Amino acid sequence: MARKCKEDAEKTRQAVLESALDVFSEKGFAKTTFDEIAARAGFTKGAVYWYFRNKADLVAALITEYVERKRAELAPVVPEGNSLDDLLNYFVLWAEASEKDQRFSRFNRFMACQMEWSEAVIDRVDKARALTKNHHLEKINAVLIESKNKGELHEDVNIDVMSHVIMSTYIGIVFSVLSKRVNFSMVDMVHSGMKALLNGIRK
Amino acid sequence: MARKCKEDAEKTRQAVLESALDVFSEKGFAKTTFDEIAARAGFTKGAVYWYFRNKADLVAALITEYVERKRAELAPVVPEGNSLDDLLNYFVLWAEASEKDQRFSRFNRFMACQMEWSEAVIDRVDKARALTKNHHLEKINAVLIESKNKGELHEDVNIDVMSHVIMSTYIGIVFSVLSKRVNFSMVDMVHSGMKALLNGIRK
DNA sequence: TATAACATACATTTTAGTATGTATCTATAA
DNA sequence: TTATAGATACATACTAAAATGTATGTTATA
Repeated sequence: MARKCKEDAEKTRQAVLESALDVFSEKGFAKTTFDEIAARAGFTKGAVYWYFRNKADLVAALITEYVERKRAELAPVVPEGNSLDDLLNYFVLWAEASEKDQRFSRFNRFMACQMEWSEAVIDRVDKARALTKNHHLEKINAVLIESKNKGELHEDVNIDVMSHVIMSTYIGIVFSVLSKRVNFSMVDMVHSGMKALLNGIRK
Repeated sequence: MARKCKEDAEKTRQAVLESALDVFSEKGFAKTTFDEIAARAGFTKGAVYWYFRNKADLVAALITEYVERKRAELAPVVPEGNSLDDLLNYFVLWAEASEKDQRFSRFNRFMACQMEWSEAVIDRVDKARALTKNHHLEKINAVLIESKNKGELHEDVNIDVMSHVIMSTYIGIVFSVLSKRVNFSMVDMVHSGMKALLNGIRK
């Protein structure tokens, strides 16, 4: 209706984003409509379109905000070292975050199994998404390189392949747990899986 | 237009299924329409509705046909034993199948990242999907139990958790490769990943 | 006074689903 | 053996809902 001061406007944007995540995680990307996002936040479609061009834009914003926020939150706790044990702790921390923070868990579930990665969406979303993915991958890479230099790894381990294998294992576990194919906790799964995987490449 | 003999009718059904997989894997589940599936197969929407009630029904049929066909195809080659090495070979075989058979690869890609697992879809699809998933899981379980009995496993390995971890690793690798987040071959990834994982739980 | 921050109304497209039409096959009976 | 009735395997036409995007209206703020 009327114009608000900048603080209130930012509140509106945040309310829309929260509402968007709720609807996305309940109905999936395709069946989510601007009308419902707006209604749940207490606005109309006009408000959503004022901030976001389309659904892909909303997803990109969600990724940026939620991942960045969580990264900032975890920054003081994340191990700085690059040993194999540090990597184990690193992923356990992210898994714990997903268990403690319901909103972050919803976000992960939506990303993992309630979204179609059509090319149109990928185009818009890829840059935002690269934030997380590359951050995890870079951590893995740093750890593997340091471990290799210290002579801790089996000689036949290809670092590039193994980096993606580790990343894939994490993605697969997140997917399995959040899609409710598995009843064990994410922390248990990540801890057991990563421990076994890292032991397997250790000398 | 007119009625065909039963053989031709079955050909129509197969043509519709193939066409459906093509459109699904190109456009994703949500953006696929009955009109386009029909048109690509050389029919009209009426033909598709004659065989399938809705899109979820089509997906269920795709799962049943494609997975069963591939299982039958692989049956003579799959290792019958239940050692850890047999399990490695088992998954490498399935990965090879995905590399060799483009249609099966499309099917996997569609399942992994071009579909939203909304509850409506899950309801219809779950029984069909259970075929694959449980088959892999049962194989894993059998192997882990036998290995444990032979005393080959670390004592702190929880068999149930580890079964799902192994399954998740496979799912994650398939997802990563088919969504083109990774450039390495699926066989390389599966081989390296499974080898490391299994070595990690070995005594 | 201009514009930011929305609400409202509308136009357009799209698609699922259904209802009906129709030609050919198959079964059955004379 | 043939005629015919019914069912099958689709095509065509239509309805009805839904959702995207836009255009325009409104009000308080800077």
